[in-house]
Amino acid sequence: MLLPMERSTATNHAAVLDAARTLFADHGYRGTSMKDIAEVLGVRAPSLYNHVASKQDILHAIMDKAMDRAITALDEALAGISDVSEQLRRATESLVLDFLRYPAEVTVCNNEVRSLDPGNRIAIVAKRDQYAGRLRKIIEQGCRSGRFQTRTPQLAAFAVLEMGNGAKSWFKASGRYTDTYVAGEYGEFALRVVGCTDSSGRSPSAKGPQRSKPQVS
Amino acid sequence: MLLPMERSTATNHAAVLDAARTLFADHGYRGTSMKDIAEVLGVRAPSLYNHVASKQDILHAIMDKAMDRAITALDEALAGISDVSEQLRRATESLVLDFLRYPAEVTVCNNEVRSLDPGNRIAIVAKRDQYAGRLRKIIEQGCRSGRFQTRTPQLAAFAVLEMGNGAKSWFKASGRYTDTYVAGEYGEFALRVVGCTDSSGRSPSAKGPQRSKPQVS
DNA sequence: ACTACTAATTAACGTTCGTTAGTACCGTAT
DNA sequence: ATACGGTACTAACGAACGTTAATTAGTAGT
Repeated sequence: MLLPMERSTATNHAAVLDAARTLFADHGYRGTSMKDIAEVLGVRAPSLYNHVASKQDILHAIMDKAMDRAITALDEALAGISDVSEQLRRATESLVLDFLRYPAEVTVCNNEVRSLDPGNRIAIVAKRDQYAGRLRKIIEQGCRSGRFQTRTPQLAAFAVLEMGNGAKSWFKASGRYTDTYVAGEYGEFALRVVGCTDSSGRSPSAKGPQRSKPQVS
Repeated sequence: MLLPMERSTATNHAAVLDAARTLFADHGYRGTSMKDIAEVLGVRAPSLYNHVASKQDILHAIMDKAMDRAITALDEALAGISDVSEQLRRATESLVLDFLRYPAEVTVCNNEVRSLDPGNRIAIVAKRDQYAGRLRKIIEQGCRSGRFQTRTPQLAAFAVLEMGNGAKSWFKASGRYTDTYVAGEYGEFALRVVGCTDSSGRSPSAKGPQRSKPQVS
């Protein structure tokens, strides 16, 4: 059995997660039934249990994978970057890009933490706090070194983290810009929020050279 | 019947909404049963139908009231203010203050639009868009008059709108600052995001006079 | 005392849910 | 041919849901 069975629609673990992701994002965990997920795959609800252990496991798998991907992206964005302004810019761009490219996963992560069983919840929340903590520490470091000017670094961190949600909900509606352009704009917003005046080479001013062009889609 | 009946716990329309608000915010609309709401009031589920028409009506009433209150607060915050920087500052402060003072309502408004019946949904979304549109127009006006410096006014508007959510989730956890102080900080953040350099009197710099003091709670 | 009204109750309804059990089909390997 | 692993199906379960109906108790007004 070298080649997997070729059905018209292959139903496997990943396919179930794919179908559930959109439904969870659109109608919520409790607003989505196993029957709903099965219908997307052209299958009856009990058949899903050949691929997943439970509905709860679907939710946990979706969120766990999404958090790992976001954390990995942050790792790569910050690799080898020592300048704190550039760290904040790249971290924000990474965050926003993840939001724009995987809006369903992000929506689920934002809204369905409460739907996780206690055991799964503490695991996901730990990864979430780890991510937020890294961004907060960048801002705190920038404030200590005098590069950033804000009285409330923790408040600024939360402001930056949440800004990305605006990008996500807006990006879906209007397709005027590319995801990388929007991410670049939010990178600027983040540096402005923390009161950074010298962004080490790249200009934060609207009159400076643009990093990428807006593009009609 | 001049005086209303004095029971140990008065169950009426407002009381049902109060009980449902917190439950909807914590566990979602579909994650909250009529029995759950009734238990908070020390009553059985069918008794609720003496005060509300349906579960859906509870949700609609909560969101409609919350939107009206936010819009009224925005009206009052902007009354008689002509300077566009001050308009943005006051609008943001009004938004954040509303988020901090009525976190449950705001959470419901943010998360449960999808749980509204189609008829109710378009009514609520219209008010939501009205609110967002007013903030967006302030930023666009500031950009046209040259007071704000940002390439993407619409993006900045969404960034400012979403920032308040960060304040809400963070404010619950840490009680280090007063709500008015946090709102003031976010007013500054908003002006920074749009690239406003002259905020007409009040200093946006960390070195300038603070508008209010942080206060341990 | 009688009436009217309000708000609470229990019982029950039809539906939907997540999940399990038992079974049949089908492609592959022996 | 035959046995097997994987995947699908139908049927059914117990539980929970929103809601309605019928009834009871208590209060106010005449």
